[in-house]
Amino acid sequence: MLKISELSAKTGLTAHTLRFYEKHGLIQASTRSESGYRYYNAADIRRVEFVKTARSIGFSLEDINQLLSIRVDKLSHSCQEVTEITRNKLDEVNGKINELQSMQQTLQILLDSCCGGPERAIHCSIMEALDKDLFRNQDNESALQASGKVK
Amino acid sequence: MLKISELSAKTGLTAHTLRFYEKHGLIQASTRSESGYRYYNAADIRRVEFVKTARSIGFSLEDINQLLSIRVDKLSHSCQEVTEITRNKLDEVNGKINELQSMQQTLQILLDSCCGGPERAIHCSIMEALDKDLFRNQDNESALQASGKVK
DNA sequence: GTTGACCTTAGACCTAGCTCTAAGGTTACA
DNA sequence: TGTAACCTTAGAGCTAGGTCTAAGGTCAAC
Repeated sequence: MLKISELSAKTGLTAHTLRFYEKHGLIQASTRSESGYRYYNAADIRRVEFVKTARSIGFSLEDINQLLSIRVDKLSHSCQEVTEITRNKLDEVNGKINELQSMQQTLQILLDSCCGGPERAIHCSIMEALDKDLFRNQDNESALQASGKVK
Repeated sequence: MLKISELSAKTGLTAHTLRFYEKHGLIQASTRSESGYRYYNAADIRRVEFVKTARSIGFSLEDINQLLSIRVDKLSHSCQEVTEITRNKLDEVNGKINELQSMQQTLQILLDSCCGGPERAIHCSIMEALDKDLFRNQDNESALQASGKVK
């Protein structure tokens, strides 16, 4: 049985975070001392590790709550349910990647268009691009190319 | 000269957002009526459009504040400064993409490992993977492969 | 002159996931 | 017995970028 600081040392999660997870229904200390101290048994610890692992993969606390309710009663739940949570998360991640890759492309085009030197910014092509609102639609690349700023 | 609701209609930003940007020093209505109503002239509007464009690329409000201070006095600033802001943003975006791609890979491996069917989750390989803490290190793929759950 | 649409401000609220503080009780050790 | 290190709770604070509300003032049309 571990006290909260010991569990903290073992998992790398702070005591604050462990209490926070408890408040949100993710974990629990199955035993409390008379004075109210939390004591975590082996099963409690495994549950905390599960949460930590799921968190490190990127699952939200809400996702993890769902996964945990499957975990405690696997007979009543199917692989389908588990993969659905996982697929939703993957879709979300893919969506974010797409957004970021769009930003990435735009930023790269901007960088390629600018000399980046000590010249005064009076004709800086990045500033011009931002000013000319070349990004009104999704067709950033062709708009920038049309502006003659890309080699 | 546009009133705030007109500028809102023109830009697609809400009046709330325009006031919020003003509070954060990004924009301004250069004229106020006696009763305090904001009136935006052509230069004000261009500045708002600049902010909107930069925002749509993913620049933070703080980034935009820096870009704006260059914009109002281009003679005192260099292309180097502009590209530095842009490159920092690109680095940040690349970092996020890397993180997300790591999640993406892990999630994909999990999905590939599970039947995803109506079977009871009692031997669900996703649940097992989360329980076995196969993600302690960055070497997710080989750990999962070693677990025999990947074809 | 009254209605309704618009405008003003300060400030609260929202998300998500912590992170920290205050005020006080417990425990272990010297 | 003292003290330092631990523990408890409730609740505030943080980030970033809005989003909304309340309470009240203004304006144009009928």
